[in-house]
Amino acid sequence: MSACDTCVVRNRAICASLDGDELKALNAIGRHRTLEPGESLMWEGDDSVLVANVIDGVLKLSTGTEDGREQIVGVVYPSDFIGRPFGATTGHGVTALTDARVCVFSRKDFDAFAREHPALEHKLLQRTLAELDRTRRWMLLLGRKSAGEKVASFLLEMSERLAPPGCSTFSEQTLTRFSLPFSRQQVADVLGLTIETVSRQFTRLKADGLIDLPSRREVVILSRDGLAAEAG
Amino acid sequence: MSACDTCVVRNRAICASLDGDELKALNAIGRHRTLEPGESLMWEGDDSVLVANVIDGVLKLSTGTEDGREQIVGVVYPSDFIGRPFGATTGHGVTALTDARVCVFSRKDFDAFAREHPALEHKLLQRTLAELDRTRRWMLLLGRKSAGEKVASFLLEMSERLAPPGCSTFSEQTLTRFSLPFSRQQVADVLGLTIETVSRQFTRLKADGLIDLPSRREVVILSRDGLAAEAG
DNA sequence: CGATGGTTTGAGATATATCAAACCTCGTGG
DNA sequence: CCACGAGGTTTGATATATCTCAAACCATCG
Repeated sequence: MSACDTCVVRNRAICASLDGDELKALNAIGRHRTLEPGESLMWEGDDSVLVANVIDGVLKLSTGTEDGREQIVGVVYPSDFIGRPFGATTGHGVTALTDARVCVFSRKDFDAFAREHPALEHKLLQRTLAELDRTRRWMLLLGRKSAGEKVASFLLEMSERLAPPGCSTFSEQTLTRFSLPFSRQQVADVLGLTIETVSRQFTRLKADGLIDLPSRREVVILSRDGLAAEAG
Repeated sequence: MSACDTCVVRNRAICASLDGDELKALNAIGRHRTLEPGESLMWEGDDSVLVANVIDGVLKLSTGTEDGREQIVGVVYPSDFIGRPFGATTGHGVTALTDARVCVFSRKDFDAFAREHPALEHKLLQRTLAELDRTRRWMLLLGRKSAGEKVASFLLEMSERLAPPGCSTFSEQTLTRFSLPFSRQQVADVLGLTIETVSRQFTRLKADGLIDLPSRREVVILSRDGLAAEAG
């Protein structure tokens, strides 16, 4: 019995496109790895040697400038795919925000396997297209939204993305209370702001009664409509 | 003889993955369309009914907020792919910046065709992955760079992307003189700035001797190194 | 308890936006 | 041919959102 049989993301990750034998073959070229918060799986500019599936935890994808400015360009959750198949280098670092478990493959092995399994490539294509859509929507936020709009948008997105995988395909799950996997600085790096500006917006939204902040990482959404209005 | 046989982007677009018969089949479900500057092929939020290949010209992909702020989230050139296959809606509008020719397919027809031709899907996957990389790099610019850095980065990118397709696979072609397919307002919409700020940065770069501006749309790069330094 | 790292709050500086006017360029029609 | 108008662009003066620098604050952990 292969490790995949007990995998919790088995039916949501790109592996869902494979049957029993194929899964066994994929399992043979992959291995598990755990990461602690702050630990990196790859760095910006690295040769693309690894790809992976997220089993559990939240990881950030980030790039930076020479002089140390950082921008988080993506956030991945369980069942998401990591890394750059069919490419020479990695455009961004990948770092765990929480304790995380991933299923790692040599990029070359994965490439070869994928080329022989069109259904897998199709799943990967779907995922990549969806990620591109999401990324482009984020560009509107980065380029054109005010600090207040950015933070409100961010909290709404979090309440959706952190929701446990919906049983129903339709009803979009959203959370009213959740624990941020980001420090204030990391929120700033997602939104293209400074930590101070993020902090001020949090306290303003709290003062306005739209959210509550029981602890540093905890967020309670008191008025989803109000937040949506702030999100622009 | 199908129209594809004489297509100038035949060997660079995703069609390059197809043999003669396949190409004929694809040709049967596609049709040509020309667009004038400012004309749109699809709008943000539309049902995803079309996909297309760019044959000639430059088009922008853009989203906006309720209150009219706009962000250009991508720019496509000859041989690039347009639209959202395998998805219900279009996340952004597509509008011609120059006179343009595109090869249009019904999304459903294309989806069906693609699913039967893994090599085509593979090409599409490669393209989508590359576009995602590029988009993420742009996020660093939007979130963390100053106006001066943004404009310098933009001009360097233009000098690469507007270069005619390199004969050699290696030597990265770049142009020293080119004509921008963007108005000042559109440059602002790419960079997340106002038109006035863009204009001021152009004149500053000119005053600093890094570029020359023979006419409104024309740009000459006098010091690529200097620009690269400004780009951060 | 006191040290430490992250967070909040405050006061001031500054890059960019905003508002407004002048300036080109180019096509049109008198 | 020139005057005119219209769009786009540049330049100027001012406002303001966000950044920067600095201090106070607060949980957590030894």
